[in-house]
Amino acid sequence: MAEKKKFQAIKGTRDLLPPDTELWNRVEATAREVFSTFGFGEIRPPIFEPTELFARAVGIETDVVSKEMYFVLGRVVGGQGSLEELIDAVNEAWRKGEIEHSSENEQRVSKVNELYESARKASAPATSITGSNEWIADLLTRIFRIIDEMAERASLRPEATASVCRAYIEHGMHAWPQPVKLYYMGPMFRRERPQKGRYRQFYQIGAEVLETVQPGQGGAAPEGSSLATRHSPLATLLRDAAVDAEVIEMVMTFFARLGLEGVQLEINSIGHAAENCRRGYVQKLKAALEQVKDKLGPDSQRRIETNPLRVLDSKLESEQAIIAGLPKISEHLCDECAKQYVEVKRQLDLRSVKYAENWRLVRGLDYYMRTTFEITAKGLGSQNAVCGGGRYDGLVELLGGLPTKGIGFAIGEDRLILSLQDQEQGRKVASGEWRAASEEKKGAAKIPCDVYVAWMGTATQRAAIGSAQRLRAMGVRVELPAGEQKFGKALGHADKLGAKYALILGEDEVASGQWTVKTLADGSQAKMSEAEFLEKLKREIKKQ
RNA sequence: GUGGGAGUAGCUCAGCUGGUAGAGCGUCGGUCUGUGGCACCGAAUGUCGCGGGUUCAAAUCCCGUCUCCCACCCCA
Repeated sequence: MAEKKKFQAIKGTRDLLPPDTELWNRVEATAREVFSTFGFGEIRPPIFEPTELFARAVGIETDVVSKEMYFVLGRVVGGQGSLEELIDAVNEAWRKGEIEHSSENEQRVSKVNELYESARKASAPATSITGSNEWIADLLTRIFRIIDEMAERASLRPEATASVCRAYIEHGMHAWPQPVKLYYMGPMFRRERPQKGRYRQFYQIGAEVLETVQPGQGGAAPEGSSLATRHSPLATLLRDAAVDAEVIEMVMTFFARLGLEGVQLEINSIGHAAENCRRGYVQKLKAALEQVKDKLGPDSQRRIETNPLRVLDSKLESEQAIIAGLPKISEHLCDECAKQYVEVKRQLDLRSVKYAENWRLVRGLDYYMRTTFEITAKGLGSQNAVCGGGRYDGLVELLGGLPTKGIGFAIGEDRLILSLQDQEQGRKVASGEWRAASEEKKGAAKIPCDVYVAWMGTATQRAAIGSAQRLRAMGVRVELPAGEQKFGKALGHADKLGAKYALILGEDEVASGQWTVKTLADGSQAKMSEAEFLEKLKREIKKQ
């Protein structure tokens, strides 16, 4: 008597089933259509990459990297919560032999433990590694590096921009016609607490525009200075604004094509990392925050140190008045960034893209600069952002490539689907179809079917198979029952599957060469030859 | 990691103040051996999330635990 173990999907993961998957496919097909009209090509990067790639690109101190990564160590290990948990996971993987037992790995495992011990002895808050602290960041980097050396050297991707940049460098895309425009879609992984519109395996549809600053173009690059901290000539900067606007226009076109309602675009500029721009502003902001520190909640108080910009998008009611009085980044942008921002807005106007400015919009990942944007939709609960994006000049360079400008976005596909479904349901309720919709579940066909071949008599099976083959060759969705059934039962089955037509094939039909075609919706039926039926279906397909 | 809510049939749920399970829908079969939807009849599926406690008796009361959902955090 073996005990039956009930398996269930891992927390935060889920099965997408028919008929929902039809909507997913529609969304993805629409993305491909729209993006290709904007000159984008699809890239499919791997779903796991060296941990260090994400650490470098996304930022070692961001939650996404320091708390939410899934490490691949022969098995997948989540990083949520604490350094301690990660170390435990490594030790367990070692104990179970999931990390290959070589002497090198043995040394690595003990080194990781040693690093961790030294951190604890330094009485650091080792259980909370939110990385406000430089040496903890450094420690994490070193541990990630060692973990990467063992086993699979990888983490499941928490986002894809880093991968796209890596691929850009690896395949020498700087030598492709510039700029290089790529889109992707697929699953991402973050070990967060799931809730509505947020899953541990979630899907993103994203696009990136990358353009390497060619030697001789964009002015002389100051030695050792990255694009993140220096400016191109104003003319190129303004041209970048047009690229930003077009990318945003593309997302909005995509949403419009899907018929997504209640879409709101918010934009902002967060300047670039220089003293006379964002860096200076952050100093001022920090100072201002220190003044009102005691009026802020614990989360915001913590962020004054870790990431002052994030205080701006706090949702706490009690903090709203205080935030409204804080210095605004728009008033502290350098001249070039300010001009670029004005141009982005002008370019959006040229494209009739409606937007709202939100000076409190800051992006969570380290690589963003200047233009940032976020799109929200209805029906999503508190996770109402369906798309986020921005400019990230200098990221490719940071990853070891040539000085390259970048702008991109990521759409939360799960959220997009939720919003579309919510909208559809709202429409049905409003139009009184709701009743029908709830009753339609009885017999609601999950998988579409056009023609049901009801055959009877062993001699007719050959004819039935032949018909099914010719129909399928035309792209018609055909259900051919494996065994013969009485026509009553067959038609009942056809009805349950939601077939449009039943093709009734019995001895009479085979003898006469005239098929009986029944239209299930109204019960009408007619005799016709196979050629006539194929012709009829062809016309109907054309109409759609 | 921190809060709040919920776990009873495949799905949606009822089962109040303790007496060892029910409905609707779905699925399958029959009435109906060349014609579906309707109707009627019938069947299968549950260790009532799991473990412990109180009790003659627990789906029901108590404790613990797990899972899911929602929210905080963070992000798409």
